[in-house]
Amino acid sequence: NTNPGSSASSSSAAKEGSKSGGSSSAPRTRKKRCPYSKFQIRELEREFFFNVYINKEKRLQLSRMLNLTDRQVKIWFQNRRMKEKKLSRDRLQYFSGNPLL
Amino acid sequence: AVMILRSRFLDARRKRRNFNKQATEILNEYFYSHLSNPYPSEEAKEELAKKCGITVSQVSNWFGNKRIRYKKNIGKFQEEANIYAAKTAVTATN
DNA sequence: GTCATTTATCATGC
DNA sequence: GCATGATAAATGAC
Repeated sequence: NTNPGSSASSSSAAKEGSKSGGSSSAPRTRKKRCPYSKFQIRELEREFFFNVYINKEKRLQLSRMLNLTDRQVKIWFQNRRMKEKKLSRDRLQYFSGNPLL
Repeated sequence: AVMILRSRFLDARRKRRNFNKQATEILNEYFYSHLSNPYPSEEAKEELAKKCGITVSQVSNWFGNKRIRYKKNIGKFQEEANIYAAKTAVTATN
């Protein structure tokens, strides 16, 4: 992997969009999935513990600290909420039909 | 006791176990008979899950993996595709 | 915002 | 050693 988080100066990836010049119809390559580091996950989880929904202010702060874009942080929280919901469903199904409890 | 069960559940989450042959048969049969649009509806997923003895999430995982791995290397699945194509053809004649 | 999905990665089975 | 199921980033429909 090699972290996205190491060098701060790095030309952080993509400002995706903007195809200024009309011409080339490059479908805009999908950003390659890059797993986040342990440190990044810890900080994201820490904030998620306090607020399942993050506000714009903390989002910008967190994105700077972790060298992620605010879009990445926003999407991480979205995915994390979906994960939490799935965990709840699985737990319910797992413990239902269990003589214990 | 609750904690033990909880931790065991969390740990077992990613412990992979292959599906039995019959379940794989059912899933493949659906996949290759809907090859032009291999996206089962929520109701179809529930029915497949019941018939296979797995969860709806597992059905979704299976189709997600199957779609991309099929697309990524159609040649590798050609033989398998022919098998299930013949199978569905037989059932159609009955 | 949710949510199904695509894609790559992870972890295990064999 | 890959096949296979589950999970983690990233996209898009709505």
